[in-house]
Amino acid sequence: MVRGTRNGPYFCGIDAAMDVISGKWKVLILWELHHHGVRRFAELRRGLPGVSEKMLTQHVRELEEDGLVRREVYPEVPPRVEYSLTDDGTSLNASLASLGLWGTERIRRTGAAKVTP
Amino acid sequence: MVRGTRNGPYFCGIDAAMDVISGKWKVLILWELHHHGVRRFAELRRGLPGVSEKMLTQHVRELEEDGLVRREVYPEVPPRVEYSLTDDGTSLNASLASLGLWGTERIRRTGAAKVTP
DNA sequence: CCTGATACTTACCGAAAAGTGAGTACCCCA
DNA sequence: TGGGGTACTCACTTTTCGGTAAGTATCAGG
Repeated sequence: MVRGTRNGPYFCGIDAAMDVISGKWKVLILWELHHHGVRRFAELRRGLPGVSEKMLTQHVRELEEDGLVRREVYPEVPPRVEYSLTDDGTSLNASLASLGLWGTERIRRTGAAKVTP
Repeated sequence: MVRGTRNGPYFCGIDAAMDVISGKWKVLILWELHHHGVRRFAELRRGLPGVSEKMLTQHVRELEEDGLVRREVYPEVPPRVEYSLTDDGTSLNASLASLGLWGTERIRRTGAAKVTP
């Protein structure tokens, strides 16, 4: 059985939410946009140490397809593209907040290290 | 760069939480245990249509390693193994609740189908 | 006595996800 | 005139994930 499920069918709400945020960098992209409001491609890249350009474009495009991220292209030279959260993205992020708190607590308890920026 | 990160380093709390729940069936296992309290291996299996025995053991063991699931083996024949949530698992599940609501709302909005049980 | 249930393990395979490195077209600054 | 920044795409390789099928030991029921 294959359920490489972008857009259902789902077992439940969590399943659907996980579908949309699964990808190594997606929640981090959401987080970054939440904290900065608007970010350009290269800013996002610098904010996520280790991400490749390929993965960043790919993930950001999927988030756009899923209606969580807004992508605005300015026809300038050199090119300028700005990313920000849509209302859906914002509410997703809010729903991720408690998960974030749980994770922070866990890092504290287990003494796991943080990535050095 | 490789960050196939089970147990850090993490960028932030969400990163840490995602680490622990990434795996095709993990949140579903948590969900199932949350709703039934205690489940045996075969019950869990029947509750997750499509999961293979291999993946179920693997995921359940990782959840145990991560301290989210309790595994009790009764030295009987035929074997009996009971799974339940630990306190950590319970609080994780609580933190997943708002994400679940968001997902349910999304299913409603997008008209995505549910898996037929 | 054969089947099915119990809870797994092991080996193998294909698919999907992620990483690498190059190329693109134009501009600004030294 | 050469280097760096802008936002990518494309081809290719590697790594990881998940699925399939078989095997294991024991017992209960028909």
